[in-house]
Amino acid sequence: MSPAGSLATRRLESASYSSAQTRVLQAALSLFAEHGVGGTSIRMIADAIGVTKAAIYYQFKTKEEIVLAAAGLGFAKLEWALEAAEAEESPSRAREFLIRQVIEISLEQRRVTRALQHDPVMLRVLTEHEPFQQMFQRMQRLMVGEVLDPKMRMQVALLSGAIAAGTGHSLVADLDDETVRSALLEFARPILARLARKGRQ
Amino acid sequence: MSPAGSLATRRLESASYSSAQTRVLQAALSLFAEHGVGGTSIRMIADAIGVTKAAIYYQFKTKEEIVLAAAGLGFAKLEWALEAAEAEESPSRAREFLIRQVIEISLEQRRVTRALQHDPVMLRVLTEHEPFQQMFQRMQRLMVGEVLDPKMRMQVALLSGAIAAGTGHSLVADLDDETVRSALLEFARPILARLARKGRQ
DNA sequence: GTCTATAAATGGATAGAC
DNA sequence: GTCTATCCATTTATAGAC
Repeated sequence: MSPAGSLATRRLESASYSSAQTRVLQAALSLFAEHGVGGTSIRMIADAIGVTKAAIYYQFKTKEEIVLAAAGLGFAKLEWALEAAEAEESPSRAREFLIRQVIEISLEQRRVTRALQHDPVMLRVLTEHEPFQQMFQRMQRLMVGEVLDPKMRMQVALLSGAIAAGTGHSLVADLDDETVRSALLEFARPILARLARKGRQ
Repeated sequence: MSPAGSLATRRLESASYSSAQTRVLQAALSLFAEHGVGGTSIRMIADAIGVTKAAIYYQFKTKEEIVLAAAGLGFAKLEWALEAAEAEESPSRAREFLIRQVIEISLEQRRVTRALQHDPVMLRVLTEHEPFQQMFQRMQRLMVGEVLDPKMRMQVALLSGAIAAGTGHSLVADLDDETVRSALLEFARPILARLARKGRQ
């Protein structure tokens, strides 16, 4: 039986792949980062790892499944960080932990993060797939909670954009991780403090 | 003679298009924003304005030319703002003017800006085409000048990302322009001040 | 300026041999 | 698990009629 059958129902966090599948996903992530999801064909993935299209279709039933699984690989650490954050005792500590982890993960996979975050095809696939939607909602709830204050939401959006730009912008591509990390943490601190004050009201 | 012939040599700032060409570009920009450049075909553009593919090819020789011209439309205001900023008397005033204009332009075309900024195909085309490269270099020179201080470049990168997120993030999609504008200006102020201090050293 | 028709290439996807 | 061969839809792009 083909291994492709069981993929659709797997939970995001419990996904595990054979070495052949992992090779496909690694190549896919790299090509997605360079050409975008729409600009990457099965043929390109196959060529990158030295097999034929049919060999790819043995591992994954459709291209959409590859996109989904590649996103899962990219977001796996993020989900782990989210769960660890939710286990923290206070909302304030949870937010700080999550932000620190997001910065670390963004630094680890600068190139890939950038591609996954903004690609239109990737965004469409993510919004259509529940596990990802639930993850984003959990992150959002953890960060802004029930605080609907527009200014607070704006601050969190700015923080999110700053992390993406700080790790991905060409202007700072040559900076070492430590410089980027400390600048981002410094940037995040007052926003986290403001969120904490809001929460106590 | 086909109007497509003269397009390749046009300068970014002097580009002017017939009404038929403008219809194509407006439709293209909208579709690029929704499906990405790679996910938008000539056929989709043709359908959107109610003509056939061949009619599109009469206006533009290749798809790349459409991408390039659409980017030119999207960045035309930005280039105007850059030139006006360069005409300011002091670097400090120039930076402030440019940032204000960038915020206004991003607010005006929230959807389009987001697509043009992050699409991998668009990025590749932009980096391969000199006029755009020159524009980005001029913007960069105006913002960070010869200040190679990593921390300053980092601040400018954060500012750039924050503007993109502040106008495009789904978390703040419902906020009115004035709320977004004031939050972004407030965010930009200390960074501009720091750049001004650096410049005087 | 816009159409039909079509060429040539490439895309996703499947069947069946090994 | 991987291959060849193939199908069918869609793509970019061109030729030529109206």
